[in-house]
Amino acid sequence: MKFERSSCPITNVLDLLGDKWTLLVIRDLVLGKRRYQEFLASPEEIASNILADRLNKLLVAGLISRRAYQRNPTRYEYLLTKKGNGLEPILEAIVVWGKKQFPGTKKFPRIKQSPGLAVHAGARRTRAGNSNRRSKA
Amino acid sequence: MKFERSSCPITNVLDLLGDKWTLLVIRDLVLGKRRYQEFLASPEEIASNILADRLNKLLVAGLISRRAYQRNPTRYEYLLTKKGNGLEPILEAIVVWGKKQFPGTKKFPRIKQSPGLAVHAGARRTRAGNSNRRSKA
DNA sequence: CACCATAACTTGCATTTTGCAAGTTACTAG
DNA sequence: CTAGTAACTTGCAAAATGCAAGTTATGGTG
Repeated sequence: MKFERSSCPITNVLDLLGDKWTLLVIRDLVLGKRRYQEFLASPEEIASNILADRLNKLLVAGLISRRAYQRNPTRYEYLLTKKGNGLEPILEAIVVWGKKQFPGTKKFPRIKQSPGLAVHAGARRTRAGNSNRRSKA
Repeated sequence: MKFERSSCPITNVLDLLGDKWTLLVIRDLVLGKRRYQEFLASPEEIASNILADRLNKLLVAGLISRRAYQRNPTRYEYLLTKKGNGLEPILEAIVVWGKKQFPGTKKFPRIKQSPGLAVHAGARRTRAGNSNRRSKA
């Protein structure tokens, strides 16, 4: 067994999740988000290159899986694997401590699957007029 | 309530602990380490400037406290506050998941308080011959 | 058919954070 | 007077992050 920094389980978990973004992506997945734009839409405003990087690392680590939900062009959505789902107790412990230490914070609600995200039916697009580009409002 | 990134408790915890080192310092404290050199001696080999930075941030956040254990020159040791101790369930959850995902890792044992670390008695110094400087063994 | 919009990324820097090695301070022991 | 020790600090290089914009491959609208 060769480990990056030490044989401490905490250390090895930190080598995987020890930054300001990875666990937020996991949180979003637990909440029911699946798609790139949904992750980008979270209030913390992750940069798209960071998101791509983290999704990749999580894929490689086997915490999430990817599947095409559409062909031409192929579009992917992401789901937690069983392994990734095992992180929930950690998130729960963080929420418990976090809510106590940061009064006013509140666990985010699970996502209501939006009509546009139908899993099998033909997704009808609304002719919404807002651009891809984020405004620093 | 104004939060740095969002009102999510997880996000705010990550703003405090979301890096590769802070939780390791907490781990060391939970294990019974108190002094600068003890933290430096951990197998992950934290750099001394990073350690100083993290101890400061944890002090400011109220997760640890500092007290002089010697005068002339004044030397400090660090202890978890009640608030900091509340992190144990998070560490525990991480250890549980980590041990499962990284076979071969093992929770580190609590430190046996070394004779040189007497809390009240006059600490006698052994004339040890090893330098401060770390060798890349 | 010519545009515009959308989704999932990628690319090119600028800024920030880490990491490494060495230096500083203030003593005590010999 | 010299060496050693503990707790930091400093200077600079390297890596990670953040921002804005670009790319690819469609489908819808007029």
